[in-house]
Amino acid sequence: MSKPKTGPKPSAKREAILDAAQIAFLEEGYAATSMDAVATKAGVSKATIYAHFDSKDLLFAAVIHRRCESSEIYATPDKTLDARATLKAVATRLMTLLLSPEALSMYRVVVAESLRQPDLARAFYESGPARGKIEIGAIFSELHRRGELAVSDPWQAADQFVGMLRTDYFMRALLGLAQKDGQTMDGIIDNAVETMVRAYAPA
Amino acid sequence: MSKPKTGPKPSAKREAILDAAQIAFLEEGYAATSMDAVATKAGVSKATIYAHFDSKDLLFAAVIHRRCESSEIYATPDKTLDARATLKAVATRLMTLLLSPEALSMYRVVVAESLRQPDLARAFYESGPARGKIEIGAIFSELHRRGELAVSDPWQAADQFVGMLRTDYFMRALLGLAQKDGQTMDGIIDNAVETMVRAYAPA
DNA sequence: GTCTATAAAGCGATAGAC
DNA sequence: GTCTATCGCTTTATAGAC
Repeated sequence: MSKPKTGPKPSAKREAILDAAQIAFLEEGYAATSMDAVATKAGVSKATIYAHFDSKDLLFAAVIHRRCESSEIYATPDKTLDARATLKAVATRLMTLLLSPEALSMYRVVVAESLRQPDLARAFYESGPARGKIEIGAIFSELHRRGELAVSDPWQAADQFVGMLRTDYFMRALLGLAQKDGQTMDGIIDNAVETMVRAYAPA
Repeated sequence: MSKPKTGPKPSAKREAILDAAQIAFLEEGYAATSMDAVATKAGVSKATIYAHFDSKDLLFAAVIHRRCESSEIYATPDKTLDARATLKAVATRLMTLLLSPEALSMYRVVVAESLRQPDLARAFYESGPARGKIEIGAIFSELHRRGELAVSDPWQAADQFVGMLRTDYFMRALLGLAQKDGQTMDGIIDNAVETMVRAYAPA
């Protein structure tokens, strides 16, 4: 009784199609990606794609869902660190992830298609922003329990903290614009950490 | 010598085309909008569109640029208000703007096309996020001058403040997901204002 | 400038052989 | 399952009359 997994069986060609489709969809967008292009990139014929996926929509959905499922966890923070160091560590991990080319591409294409494919928007939200909020909320909860911060609502604090990381710097990266001189990831993180620590200092 | 404006002359049909194209592009996205659809909505023939705009790309660019130029100013805040009330007022204006259907659509389509049309991404950034940051930075600068807040870098503070407004609530709206019960615009604003006031309280 | 009509190309999807 | 070949449709863009 050892079923390794549910869902469609893994197949070399199927994986090649998904890999090629992922690159194409994330780089070019949904509409600008043709099934011919995916077939060529994957080294298969177009008919083979349709043997595995009933339509372009469903191929796109399979790509997005696969990526959502494989999204990494932010990992539990080192419990020996104080509030500042803990927040800095988690912020560095989060910002590095958010600013990665793959995450930015994913964000662009999912946002663009969100109204036409609501279930993909939901899957993206749950595996990305919602998950991050929960994990970072747990960290604030722990810092509160330790008495290092006084946060009445840890998830609201997480929301604020993440928001202060996703600002101008993120917007410029998302839009493909160069960063301003003097703006660095570390600087943004330090400022956000400092603001949180000051605002939620215990009385 | 009274030139009313530079650029292409205003024409009834031209404006009708731009209006129809704006609705279509913002609602359906760039690729999903056909020139036939724009022609029908505008009540003109497709050839007339091409008489005014050389290509679909340029029509799209004209739509985006027109909207960027007409983007409203957030207005100067009432100088008799204290820090909390000032920040609350400006946050309410900003969040209402950001969450409007037109602004969300604009954000979706520009982000989606940003890599393929870098000049549009730039125009959007300058007229939207950059402008907001400057105006809100000026408000923090004024609050600092008045001694109500101690902000060493007003534009960095503006960045943080805006970031705390554009969080989970904004993301859900952007993705077309329903809002969580209990999450309200006013609540988010109050929390953001409180966090800023606490973090930047004068010593 | 504005129209009707059409060109030329690309698209998603399928038929049928193997 | 996988291929080649092709269907049927939509697309952007243009030609030519008025």
